[in-house]
Amino acid sequence: DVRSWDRCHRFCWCLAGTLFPLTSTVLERTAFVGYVGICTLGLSAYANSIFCEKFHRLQTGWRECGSCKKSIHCGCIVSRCLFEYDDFGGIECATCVNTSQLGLMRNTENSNAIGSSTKDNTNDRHIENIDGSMVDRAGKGKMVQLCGIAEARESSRWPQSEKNVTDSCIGPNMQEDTRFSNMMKPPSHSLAFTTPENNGPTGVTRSMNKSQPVNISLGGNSVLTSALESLEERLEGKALSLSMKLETIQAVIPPQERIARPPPNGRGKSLSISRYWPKMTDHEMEQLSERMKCTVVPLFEKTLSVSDAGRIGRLVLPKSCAETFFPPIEESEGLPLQMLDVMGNEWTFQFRFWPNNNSRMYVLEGITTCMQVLQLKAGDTVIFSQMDNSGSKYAFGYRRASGSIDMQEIHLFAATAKLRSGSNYLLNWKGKGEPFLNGCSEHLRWGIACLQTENCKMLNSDLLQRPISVSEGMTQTSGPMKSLLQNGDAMELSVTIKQAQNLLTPPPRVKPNIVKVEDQEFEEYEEPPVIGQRTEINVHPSGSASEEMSPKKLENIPATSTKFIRKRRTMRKPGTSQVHG
DNA sequence: ATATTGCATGCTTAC
DNA sequence: TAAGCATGCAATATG
Repeated sequence: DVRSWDRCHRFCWCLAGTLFPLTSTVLERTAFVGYVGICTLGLSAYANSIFCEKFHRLQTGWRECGSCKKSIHCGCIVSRCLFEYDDFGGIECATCVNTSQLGLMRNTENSNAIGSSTKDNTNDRHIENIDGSMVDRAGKGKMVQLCGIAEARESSRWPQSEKNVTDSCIGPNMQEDTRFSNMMKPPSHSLAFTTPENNGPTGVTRSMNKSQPVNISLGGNSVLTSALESLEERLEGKALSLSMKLETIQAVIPPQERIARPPPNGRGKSLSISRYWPKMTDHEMEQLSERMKCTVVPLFEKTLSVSDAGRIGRLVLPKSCAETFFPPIEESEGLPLQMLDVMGNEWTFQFRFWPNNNSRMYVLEGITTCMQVLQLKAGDTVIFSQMDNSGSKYAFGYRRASGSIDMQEIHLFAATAKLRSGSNYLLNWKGKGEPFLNGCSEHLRWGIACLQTENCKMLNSDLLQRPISVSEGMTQTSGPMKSLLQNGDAMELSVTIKQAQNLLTPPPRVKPNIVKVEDQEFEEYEEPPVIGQRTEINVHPSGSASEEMSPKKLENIPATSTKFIRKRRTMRKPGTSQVHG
């Protein structure tokens, strides 16, 4: 339907302009798949194989490259980067165009036309936000070098006013708006909706391209084009597994093109290492932007090494990222960078480098206090972002290392809790003081509310990064759990898992079944435990340490069981240990 | 004695 | 194979 169409194109545009971080969430929501015209909305369209058939394949689409005779789909915006219009009618695939243009590029490689795209943004690299969109200032007027040859080419052809409209309409906001709809009505010469009857000003297209060899780097686009064509071949007539989608897109759109920030002064390498790509969901981005009260553009992320997180207080920055996103520095001493963390604290780090093997090694110094305050550890990931307001230029967030609970787990837990109990059990936090745990349906409501409402603004905080996981609390015995909840007012919960376990009690007035597993007796309950009353669960009367339930013992519990079990409280011989319920 | 700084070394990984 | 980067380590600073 038209809605799908617009959405599809909206995200195509977003992807094409790298105005939007390419995240799995985006992919899952929009299910935009490659550039072959397979677009799905909420996966359903793709799953039903309706999108392409409906909008692309049999309508205006397939034409032949004038050079190699390859079939190229020309019916939609997503295929724009796959071909060029020929001066004398017909089309030419991007590969052939590139081949011919590379020669031109070589002849003009010192020209300003090319240099402008690779160097001019050295001192003008701010990301500008217009109505939620993220646009590289350097790209304005020259258009960011992103997804496609056609994107940049076409942009370069557009009148400035049209480009501005486009810029202002592209953004992460997924809601439909009239401006977007208007934007999606392409200019008459746009490739996006061209039909065989409406080929656009082909003469203009090609002649301009030949006289002005485009202000983008063709090398990357050649690769891109090849990837697209390869992708097209792969996808033609068959489904693409969901797991492939993200990888495919990421392979197709190199990060440096998503960001469109070549290293200043020609130093360094392009940012081609995917592990530094900021991996934030759009939701996280929205949250971050909300909290920062401005649009935040993720630049890169770095997983903290032992050295980074150590007491030495310096964080090694990926060279390509440092050179691409941070201000150029000539002296080893570098310069101070002011950054805001997600709590709004302002930090000043020294951004500098060391000479290293005729190269440079970039570091952020003076991070010790910050690391301590935020309790960042090796394995955690710091995400550096750029803020669009002029005051504090950079911001950084962080993501805890694996082992922490995430949104999915919370959802899963909430759903499980709901399934397992007519009434729901979750932590119920009230007031600023010591939280008390209470078994009631508010728990689930709180959890869901926390996920979906204002309370969710602190999702990046330690509470949800390292909260007490109920399953964790029931199976582990040691290690302090310290969660910092900041929901308006800071509230710190510091309990051990054992203490948490002590807050569990079986449902009242319920008689458990006694199950024996390897000579251990367990109480089996149909209902989940009540949280909030102290019990002696898991604590041996003698005070001996608990032991974890062995995998073997767990195996004996039916996997499909939705019952709740705990070790039966019986007196044991000294020296023997108990297992967890 | 301990902390900090600046560079070197060697492993890992992208090309 | 070379660049990147995690980390080691010696030199220097500080308490």
